[in-house]
Amino acid sequence: MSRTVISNMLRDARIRPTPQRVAIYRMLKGTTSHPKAEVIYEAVKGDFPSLSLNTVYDTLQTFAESGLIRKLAMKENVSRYDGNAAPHGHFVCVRCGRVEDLRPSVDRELERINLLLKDRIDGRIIDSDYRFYGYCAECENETTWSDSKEDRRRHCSDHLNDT
Amino acid sequence: MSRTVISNMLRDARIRPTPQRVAIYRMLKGTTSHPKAEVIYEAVKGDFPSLSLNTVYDTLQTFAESGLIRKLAMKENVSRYDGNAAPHGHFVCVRCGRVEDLRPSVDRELERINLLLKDRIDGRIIDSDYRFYGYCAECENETTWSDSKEDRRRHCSDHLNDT
DNA sequence: TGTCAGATTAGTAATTGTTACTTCTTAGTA
DNA sequence: TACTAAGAAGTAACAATTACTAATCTGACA
Repeated sequence: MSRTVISNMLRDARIRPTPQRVAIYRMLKGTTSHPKAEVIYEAVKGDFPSLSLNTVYDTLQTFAESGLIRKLAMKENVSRYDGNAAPHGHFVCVRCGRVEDLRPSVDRELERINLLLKDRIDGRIIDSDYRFYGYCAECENETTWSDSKEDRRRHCSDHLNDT
Repeated sequence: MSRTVISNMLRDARIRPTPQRVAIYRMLKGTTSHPKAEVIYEAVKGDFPSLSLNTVYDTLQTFAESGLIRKLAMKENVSRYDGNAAPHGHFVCVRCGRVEDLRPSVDRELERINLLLKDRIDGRIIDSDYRFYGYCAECENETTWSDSKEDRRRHCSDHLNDT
């Protein structure tokens, strides 16, 4: 996604497209790994050495409030962020912590259900989050499981090097 | 739920039923407000002055790992706990923060969907969480909205005095 | 019953993600 | 070019949670 396109998107959302903001948005749009703030910070810092973690938090909150991105609540109490703002479900591996998107067909199914259930729930719904927890294919196939948290993370590092 | 029944449940789960643990479990079973650790601590402390917040955290983790209770990830990065361990959906008010259970009929619907989708998701699923965000009936009806976080909390205090 | 080993608790301190505040910089406008 | 306000960076504060340690309790067994 080009910087000019992003700039215009931000402007449309009445957010001033500063270089930092564009870079952060671009990074999020370019990954499906649902990174946390720290990871976004490290990634963007590469092109942008003066960046402050503070600015990352601020920017993410601004984006999330405008509905440009999605903030994901995790059980470890560390927020992760999703450049895909459309409501969609997630699979969370309880072993290595990776967060995966579901297949589009499943998302469509969930969206359909969402519409059906909407008026059977008290209160006005503005968003939803379908979450599945379990063991990802890789962790499931692993025969020798270590107890160490570090090892678990390393194990899925190919896909998770930015969590 | 009586203390002896709880003791037996804990024993079944191979958790030693200490007075603290029984009290914490009992408190959680007796509310539908999905309290956070601090609130559980304050509540149980009444009957149990020597209780440490530490013990509450430890106990909650033990329970959650055994599947006796459910830990709910919240966007504010403060965990809340649910004495109802069966998979079920939640409605979260984005204004006052209250967490409500859905109607049983909706839960049954979600459970049905869960079964249908299970083999269309990569990885072995062991749990799920359906979450709806929006404005609860009370917040929706409120005509004069304050910007203060404190006021928002006060507003729903009848139902939320333990969050 | 007394003793011992291991689990559990409470207290203190440390950690860590996140937010608050303050100052400096930048961009847009008159 | 000067003015004004938004945004960024740096430092410090905060709050939920965890780690560590010493004291206490429990249950098994001699």
